Amino acid sequence: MLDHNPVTTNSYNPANTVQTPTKSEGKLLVVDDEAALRRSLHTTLFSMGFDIGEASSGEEALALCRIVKYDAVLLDINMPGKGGIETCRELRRLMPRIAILMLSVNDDEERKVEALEAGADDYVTKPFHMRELTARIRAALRRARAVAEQGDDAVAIGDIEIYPARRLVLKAGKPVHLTPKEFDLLHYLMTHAGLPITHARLLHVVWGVEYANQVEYLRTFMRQLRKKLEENAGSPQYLLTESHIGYRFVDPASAPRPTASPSPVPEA
Amino acid sequence: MLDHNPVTTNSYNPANTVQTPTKSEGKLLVVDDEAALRRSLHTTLFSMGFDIGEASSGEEALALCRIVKYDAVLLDINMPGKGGIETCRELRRLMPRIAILMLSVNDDEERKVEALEAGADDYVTKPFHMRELTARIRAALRRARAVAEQGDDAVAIGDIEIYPARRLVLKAGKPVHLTPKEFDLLHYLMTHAGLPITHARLLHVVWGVEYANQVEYLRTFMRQLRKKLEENAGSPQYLLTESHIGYRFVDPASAPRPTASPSPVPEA
DNA sequence: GCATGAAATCACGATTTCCTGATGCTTTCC
DNA sequence: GGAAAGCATCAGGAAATCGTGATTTCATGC
Repeated sequence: MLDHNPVTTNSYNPANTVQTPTKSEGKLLVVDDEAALRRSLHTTLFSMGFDIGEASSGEEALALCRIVKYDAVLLDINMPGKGGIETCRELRRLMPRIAILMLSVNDDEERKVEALEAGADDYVTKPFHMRELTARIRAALRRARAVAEQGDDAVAIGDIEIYPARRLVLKAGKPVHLTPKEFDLLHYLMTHAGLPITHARLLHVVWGVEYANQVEYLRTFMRQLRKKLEENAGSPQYLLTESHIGYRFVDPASAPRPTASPSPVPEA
Repeated sequence: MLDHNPVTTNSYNPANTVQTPTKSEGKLLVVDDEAALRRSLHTTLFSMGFDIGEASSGEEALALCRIVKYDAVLLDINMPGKGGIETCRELRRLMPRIAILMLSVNDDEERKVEALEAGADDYVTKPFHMRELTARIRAALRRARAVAEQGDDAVAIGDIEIYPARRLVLKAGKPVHLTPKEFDLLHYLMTHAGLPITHARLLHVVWGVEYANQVEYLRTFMRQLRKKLEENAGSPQYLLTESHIGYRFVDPASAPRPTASPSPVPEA
């Protein structure tokens, strides 16, 4: 967004702001004893497409995290009661995968290290710019997801499921046999669903650096994948080609079809 | 606590031009050999919430900039001694991040290009409207900050959104298909919204250095972009052409069309 | 050696993207 | 008023990329 306002209690330029489309960017829990700051972060981050929860203390945060599955936690480092560091430590033990970002005032270098040791993923110094914060949040979420992928988490998009650990792929619930290269290709595309992946990158990932311009391999293998996974290989729903760029795996449900999706609208 | 920020991008306040001086919009240096114009700019911009410094020559400006950390410099292009262009060049070398706006008289088309190539972010033609000037200043400041925070993130202006990572562009919420060159062109223009970009720069960025004078490519592609993104390609709202210079992507909400605007100002 | 499945090639028509050149409008300058 | 320069518009063709089907190479286990 073009809006670089620092966090303030007021919101930002309405004219320039467009609500991120339908799907949430992720579930965030804002933990701070100061209600004003919580509120402010809440509205701003919400308007940027995150789902937001609030907690006013470490204890409350931990309790909430046992119930709701958050993707990331913004944790004030300096709170009465169970402090940020200790909360962070316990949270990390509780939820090994969650992204934790600590918030603190500027001149507190030592606790920064402490926080990171306690399992925080990143550290943001107040005062901060909204843009920086969201960038950090996104980066942390991305990393968390990358970890999840690298582990062998299953991904399911539309009626296609992939189970990396077992090298298993299901289409409409029924297993589909894929050769190793086919599998790697699909896996990479699905774990980066929605993003266009360049030819070079796919070749690099699946075949190795030295194959970076064997685009014809991709053609052959994409064709195979489409035959095996698409209803109609001629007009693919999942495995789209990005002309002159590469390929992209999309979720036909969330993909912006030309027709309409609920509410991508500027907010007031 | 959240508001130690040196500068705030102004929140949305179209009508209200006067602001309480508590929080500065940014520190500006006005450089012109004409004292009357300096004075006039000083009072007007100050009343709009900017902190103002003055210099009467290029040499003085450079000296001042070594001491005070300005956010932007308004630089008269035509000054005795070290001229505006040369001052701009040195200033840019000295302070790579600062926003530089050149002031020039109308009939000096060539030097505008020269100025932009020398590192200016924008130029304003005397006599100018105050509203236009502040809009330009804000655009340049916004852009400078965006660079500082180095976001490769989504940008939304008016009802056009661009998501670089996904190579996705939405117009009024609906996806628009762009070819690679079209996309790159739009992306550069939008990430420099409000600022004029020279033909040479656009060609350089999208096609490569060796294409720096194929202005006709730009015509073709700007046309395509307008067809795809403007309500009425004949009288574009976003993708404006800067005759003799290049193109500029503007936010129709924040940039009044040149046609009519209130408050004419100093100097004739 | 042979059958098998995977991977790598090749060729060609179809499609998409990109470039080119012609034409006419507008502004500017003589 | 007329020439010149800059720009928008349009159509069409060159060039790059894609999908497709068929073929060849390679490794493996029988």
